Amino acid sequence: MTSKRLLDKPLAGIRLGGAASSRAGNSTYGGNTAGHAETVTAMDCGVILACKNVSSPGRVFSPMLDNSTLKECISKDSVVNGVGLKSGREKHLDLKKVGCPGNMDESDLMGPCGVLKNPSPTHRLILNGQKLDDQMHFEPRPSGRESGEARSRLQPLLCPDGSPEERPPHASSHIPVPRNRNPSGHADKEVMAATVLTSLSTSPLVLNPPSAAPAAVPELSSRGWKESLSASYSSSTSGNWSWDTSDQSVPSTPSPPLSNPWKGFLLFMQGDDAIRTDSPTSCSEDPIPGTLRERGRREGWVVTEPVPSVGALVWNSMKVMFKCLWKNCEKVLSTSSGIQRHIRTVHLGRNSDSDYSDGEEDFYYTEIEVNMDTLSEGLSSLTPTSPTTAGPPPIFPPPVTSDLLLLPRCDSAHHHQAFHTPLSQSAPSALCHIRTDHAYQATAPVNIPISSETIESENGISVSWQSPPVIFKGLPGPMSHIRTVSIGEKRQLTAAHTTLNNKAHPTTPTPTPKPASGTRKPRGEAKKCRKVYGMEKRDLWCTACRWKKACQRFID
DNA sequence: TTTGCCGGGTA
DNA sequence: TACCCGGCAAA
Repeated sequence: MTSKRLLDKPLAGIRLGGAASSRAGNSTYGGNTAGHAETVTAMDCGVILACKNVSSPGRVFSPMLDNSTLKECISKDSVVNGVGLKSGREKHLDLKKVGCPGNMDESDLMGPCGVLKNPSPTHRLILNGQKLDDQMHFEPRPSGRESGEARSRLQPLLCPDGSPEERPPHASSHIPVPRNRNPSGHADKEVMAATVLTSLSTSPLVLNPPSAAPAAVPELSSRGWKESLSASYSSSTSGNWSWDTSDQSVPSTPSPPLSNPWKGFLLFMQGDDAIRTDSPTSCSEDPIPGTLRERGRREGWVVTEPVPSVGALVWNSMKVMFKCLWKNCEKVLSTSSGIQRHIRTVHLGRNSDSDYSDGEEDFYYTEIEVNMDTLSEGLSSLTPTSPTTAGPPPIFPPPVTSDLLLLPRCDSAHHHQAFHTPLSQSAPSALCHIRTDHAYQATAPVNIPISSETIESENGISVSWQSPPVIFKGLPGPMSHIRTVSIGEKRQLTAAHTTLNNKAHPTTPTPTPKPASGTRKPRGEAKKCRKVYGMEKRDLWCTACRWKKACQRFID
């Protein structure tokens, strides 16, 4: 595993999941229909998932896509990559399926470490100077969730003459990546991982996280941020999100470069062929590691700059430049060696004369394309919620920066929060064993100081615990009866009491979870005092039993 | 029919 | 507040 792959993985999972959920929220797409004019090409470290959609017959796979086409492409691709609203791992599996034509096994799609690399749906692949127009890969997918509208809209795109059979479903080609890539050795992986960690800890991004969105942040990005986060949330709540420790490290793996390649690039494009851009910088990511690009160049293909899956900007440019992503630098050079040398000498403080490169420079520059003709805002109609999202959407923190749209890894805490919230809510909130004799006499609200509710700190770390059984004696108060409650009731009671006790939220009348009037507490299985002691030993009964109240000695 | 216990009354 | 009991509903 290379560190670049580490960087790639989170993007894949988050973006894909988010996109999928977003699309699912519209209930428009659930999968692909066989024969869609859509291409998903995946490859090993090439990490390329290229998609193409054509919005009109006769323009099959035109490399110059208009806005609608771009949107179509993005939206469809999002579905493709996020098939099934599944957990991150499942999504990876789906990705593998999607990205693996018949002659490509998973090892081609997955890196040596099994990490799906950078399946950015918007990466465009240029193979030997030729775009993927003729390398389309049709992946038939269940069309159950696809609306007829979408099908009807897309069908003509497949075959303008209406004969979809002319294109075999798998008539795609994949990027001819050598099957037997020489993966980095294990030691090398560790070294690279350490490099990543080091760069993370020392990255200006980490040291100087963006605190506010620049004023010039386009609305597009802002909206995209919301959608992205919502999408991420939807993914996390779609039912099977598995977020173990290893996964947790994924989205929080920022890339060292600090500048925002998109903003920088936009400014760059707006400028007069300026090589250097001066856009404000913020956290960013480089889903396409430099070494990957290098290999791509060596092997004849080019990975273009990734485009955000949501609110994406897409361009069709061929000119590849290399932009330094070091904070406040953004130097743009035309050659990778030049940019690497620049990084090595200027930022890394290494000997410029030495050609030795440990590859670390790759992290600090990205590839950009110029001569872009089209900028398009994509996925503006995405619905950020997933139909599978059962609970209310989480309250996302205010957008610190619109770059969050592009940089899920930059704000792992937020993601953690988003991911943990539903889980925390679903956790048993109270296992306190409230045992009380004469509890019917207790009239105070049960205000258990040890709340077993999941506490979520500001940094997104969720802490939950279960309080030990306690003997609780009620206090005098307005409430008439205290009785043992089930776990669910305890939880609700806790919430209700919290509401009552929380002066700051007086207006949220949480429905008191007390059973509806008329519904009795189910009779417990345990024997009560009457059964145990019998009528002849009534003096041994608990007071409640003696008073024909709910037994407090043999609580269910 | 027995049992559990809610709701209400009384001292 | 302690005690008592009618009555309902589940077992």
